[in-house]
Amino acid sequence: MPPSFYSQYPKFHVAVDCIIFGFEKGQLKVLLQKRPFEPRQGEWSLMGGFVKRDEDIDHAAQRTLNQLTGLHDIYMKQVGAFGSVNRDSGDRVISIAYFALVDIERVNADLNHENSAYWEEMTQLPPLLFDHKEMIEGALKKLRTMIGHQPVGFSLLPPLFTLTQLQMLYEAILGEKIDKRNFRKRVSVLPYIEKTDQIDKLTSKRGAALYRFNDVAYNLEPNFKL
Amino acid sequence: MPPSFYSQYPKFHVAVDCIIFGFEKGQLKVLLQKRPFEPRQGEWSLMGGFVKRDEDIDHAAQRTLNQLTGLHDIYMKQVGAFGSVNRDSGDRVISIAYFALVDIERVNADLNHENSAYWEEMTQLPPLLFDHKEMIEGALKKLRTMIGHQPVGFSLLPPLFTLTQLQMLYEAILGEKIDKRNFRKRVSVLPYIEKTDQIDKLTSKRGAALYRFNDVAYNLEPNFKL
DNA sequence: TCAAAAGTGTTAAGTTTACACCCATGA
DNA sequence: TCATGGGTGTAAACTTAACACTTTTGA
Repeated sequence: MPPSFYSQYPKFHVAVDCIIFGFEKGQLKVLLQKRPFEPRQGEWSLMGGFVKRDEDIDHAAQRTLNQLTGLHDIYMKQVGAFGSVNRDSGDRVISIAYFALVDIERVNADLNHENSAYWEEMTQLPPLLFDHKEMIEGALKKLRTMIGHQPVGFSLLPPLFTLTQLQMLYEAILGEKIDKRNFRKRVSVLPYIEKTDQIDKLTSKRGAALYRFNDVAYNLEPNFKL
Repeated sequence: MPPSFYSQYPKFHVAVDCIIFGFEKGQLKVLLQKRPFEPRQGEWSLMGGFVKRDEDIDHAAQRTLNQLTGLHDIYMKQVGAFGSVNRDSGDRVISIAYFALVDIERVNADLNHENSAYWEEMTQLPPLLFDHKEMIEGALKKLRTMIGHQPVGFSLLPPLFTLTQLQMLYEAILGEKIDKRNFRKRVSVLPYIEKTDQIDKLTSKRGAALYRFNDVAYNLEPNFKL
């Protein structure tokens, strides 16, 4: 390709940063890393990575998520581009933030340790590098909106879960208490949340029915309203 | 600054593309440009511009909007980053899309002409360059969501407007008919949509009351629910 | 036997929808 | 005088919110 019209314009480092959400013990959590290089090595940050020369930015996000968790083909949603001139004190870097919802039990804990990454509760985040706090806030806001329209929360749960777990998940994401009876009434109407005949005995003496998300049933739903 | 750790990573051209929405004669419109340079000169496209070396990306969006419309300090919302490897046939360019809502009457028509830019109806868009169609779809989706939560539509109208205009605007954005009486009932409850004592005689013989959006009253609203 | 979590219905209030006719005016 | 767009109310259906007690069982 001949030197193009474009070449008179500057170029920039472009990175992705991943907000990886998990859910454990009734708490919404984010996977944070002790930054492994200078500048500001050792500070709490999101896992990030530079976009490669011939790589789609969405792929860069998947690759970065995979490096830290071992997970493949996880749904990631773009939060947006962060491009203030001085956002990164190392050099100018334009960064695209993405968030992912993962089942903590499926994350490779060895990879986490190798990368000095730890699950931190959303309600008590440490001070974070650069604009990473804003990125997390942006991601949470998107997640709240999404969960009001689509059943995305199930990615944060194991395949079988109790209604109490599900309710705690919604409470953690939305940041507010929900009435137990009203919550269960709403769930009971949804054809894609199925009761199994299995019982969870870990969290109560009585035991709680385990449910499963049936995505086939979900996709059969009409996507318009009468 | 010494050559940093970052410098081993590639750099990219980064651009912004602006989806500029307007509203005229009951139609939602976008300002499109005949592309003024190669490759693919002359094709319909969004107005774009490269980010400058020491410029925030949000500023690049404002600057690009201003070049084409003469408008300053318009609220712009980021749609997202578009970064597929081959999205631009000229060279690799990562582009951040932004949308703006403007009052067509306030746009500098001379600047439009100088830049070969024209208002096109959203319902009959021509074929567009690269991924610009996706950008517009993303912007429309964001706009629909926003308008369900905040009174953003007023930026598309002149300072004084009739209820019929307002209703047509909502119908154009949402893509569906709204019942006139129900619409007016909802509007009549809102303290920040004020009836003036002026009458518009342009669109009907009888004349229609002109209303105004009072943003002071809007900002007095509590931002939580009881 | 008792502490801890699971499970279960009803009613009132509020919101949304559907629907049709008269009004004022300029051409 | 009539064609055009402006303006108005009510009832039924549906949705949401508030609320408290009984069940099961392991320690």
